[in-house]
Amino acid sequence: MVTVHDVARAAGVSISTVSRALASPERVAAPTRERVTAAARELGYRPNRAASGLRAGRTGALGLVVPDLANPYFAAVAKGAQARARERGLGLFVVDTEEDPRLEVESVSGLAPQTDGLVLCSPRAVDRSVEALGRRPVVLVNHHVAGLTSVVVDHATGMLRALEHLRALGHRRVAYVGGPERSWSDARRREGLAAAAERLDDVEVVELGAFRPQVSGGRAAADLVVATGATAVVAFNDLVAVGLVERLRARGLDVPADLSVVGCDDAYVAELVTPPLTTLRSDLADVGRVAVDRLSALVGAPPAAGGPETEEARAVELVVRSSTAPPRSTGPSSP
Amino acid sequence: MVTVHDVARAAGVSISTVSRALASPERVAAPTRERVTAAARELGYRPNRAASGLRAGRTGALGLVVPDLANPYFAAVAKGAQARARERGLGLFVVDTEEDPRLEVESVSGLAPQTDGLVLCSPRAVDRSVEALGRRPVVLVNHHVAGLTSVVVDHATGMLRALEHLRALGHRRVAYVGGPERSWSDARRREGLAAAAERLDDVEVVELGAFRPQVSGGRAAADLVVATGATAVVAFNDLVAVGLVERLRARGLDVPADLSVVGCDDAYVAELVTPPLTTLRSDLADVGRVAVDRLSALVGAPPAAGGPETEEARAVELVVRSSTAPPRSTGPSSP
DNA sequence: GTGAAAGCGCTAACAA
DNA sequence: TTGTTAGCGCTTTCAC
Repeated sequence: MVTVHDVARAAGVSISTVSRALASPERVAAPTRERVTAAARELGYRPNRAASGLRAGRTGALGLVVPDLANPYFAAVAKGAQARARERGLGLFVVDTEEDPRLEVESVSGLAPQTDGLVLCSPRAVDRSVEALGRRPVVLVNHHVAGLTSVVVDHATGMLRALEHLRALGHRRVAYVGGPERSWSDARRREGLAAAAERLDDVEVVELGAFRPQVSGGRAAADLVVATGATAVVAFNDLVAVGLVERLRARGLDVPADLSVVGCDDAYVAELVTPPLTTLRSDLADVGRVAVDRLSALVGAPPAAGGPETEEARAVELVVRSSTAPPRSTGPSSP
Repeated sequence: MVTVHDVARAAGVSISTVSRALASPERVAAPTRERVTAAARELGYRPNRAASGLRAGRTGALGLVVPDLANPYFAAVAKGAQARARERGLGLFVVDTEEDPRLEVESVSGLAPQTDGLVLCSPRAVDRSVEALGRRPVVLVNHHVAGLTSVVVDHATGMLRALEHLRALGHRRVAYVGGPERSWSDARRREGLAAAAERLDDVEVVELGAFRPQVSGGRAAADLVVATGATAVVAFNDLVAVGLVERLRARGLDVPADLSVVGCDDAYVAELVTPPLTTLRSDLADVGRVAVDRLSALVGAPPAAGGPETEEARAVELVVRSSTAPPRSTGPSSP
């Protein structure tokens, strides 16, 4: 391994000059700087982050904690977070907690000392995790805790867009198939739905839930949806929507003729299934990037400095495909 | 942050005793050990890996380099790798190279000094990446370079299983829709197919390719497949299979009645699309786990010690769903 | 503008 | 069995 000493010797300077030339070039005379950078390049010098961090009190690495990497939702967030971390010259430890709150807490406490800060994505045990962090900066994704920075998707507006769309098609009674009991996103969606229903006062929303955020959850919910008499349904995510469609068809109902279905997330399954799903797209990679940006800011200016606990809601876009249509009996212009 | 000094003070011993009590408990008297562990637990002591690594010459972290984290294939590998790394008490840096060879090389050279070794998954620029590694241990996934340890999926046997299945259904002419030009897996599949065709000598294989490993690649390949006169087709992966089905249907052909389709990987889309795909399942999480195991072994016993460059082919399983059936004209028992 | 030297948290000789 | 001490590679005062 090439060290500062090797570079220093090659450039004929001291190790402190090497360090300075590389870290704060303006504090070193131009010709010296040249020699140092040339020597570093030639030798293929790569600063050892562990060592520099040890001294500087920073590790040069961030941590990302997600419940399930195999879930395309979190994979997308991870991808964005990773890209931004790389751009910023930071390493990113990725941890998968397997949806297990205990593993989450354990991971956080193990990761915290090796990093400058963590991004907790859809945490399943926020309180204990935050406690395990010690005083390390943290950014929450799709969750919110007073006093902490968070990056969230604007679920409320998403629900409004979905309802507007369904209303324009002529739907007046819409079911919502909710996600896991303790999901923060689910709670936001329900709020958004209630607010939207109030605003669009001729639309009625029937809330169902809690269902597993999987295809199986959608299958389980389908019959309840039919029983509500709704002509359209909004699902917690695209997988649930797929499960709904599956079971509805098995009962001989057609999507969208008998029932319109709206998914959430625009996971890539959404356009592969039959019919392709109308869904609410959120830019998850962007969420990951923004989370890392916020975290970097916190790391730069320590949290004790009291950064404003920004809550930044990321935009959601309605993507219309073939799973939504006017209800059988009523067209948009024939009330 | 709690350091060895804090623990030492609390336990009334020296810092080296703390270090020893935690690292090699058998070298410390029982009562002392008790006091130390108790103090450590009470204070919430977490060893600083950067520091210990600095001294020991190891970082306690591994790196995983994948072309695209959002691809469920690599996400699954990453999940498995992460799980095993955690079990082994190692951190895992995850890097997404965005399918860009230059980014890959750059990532490897940046990551190598911060880690004890790397897993390179489906590398797009093996040679330069391996060079960038310096002397750091490496494990290749789905690739092979003489002298290096690799973990690969047994594509050849997979192809044999697929062909046996199709042959049993009565198919005699099978097309293969290949993946990217420089894909190592694609080359193995073609070899496997050729060997299987030789063995099952009444089955003929028509190779097509290179196509993008996406839905679009399948769409692009469909018309060529039809032109070959094959009654069944094996696709590079499930996404390609989905694209094939899409385009075939658009042309008025039925799957599986007119053409049977076999995918690869058993990505979770496979069972969501219509018809659900017959596919070759490989346990990607297992691949990730095994890769980390192999890498840990290399890190423990340095590569210079000349570990045997194991090539471990992971089993593939045929999963039969509805996209394969006997050809229209010929049943299995009516030759 | 540059160098010498101290020390980040930890481990591993070496002493005691 | 335990403590003392010398660094790992780097940054950062503090002199010069």
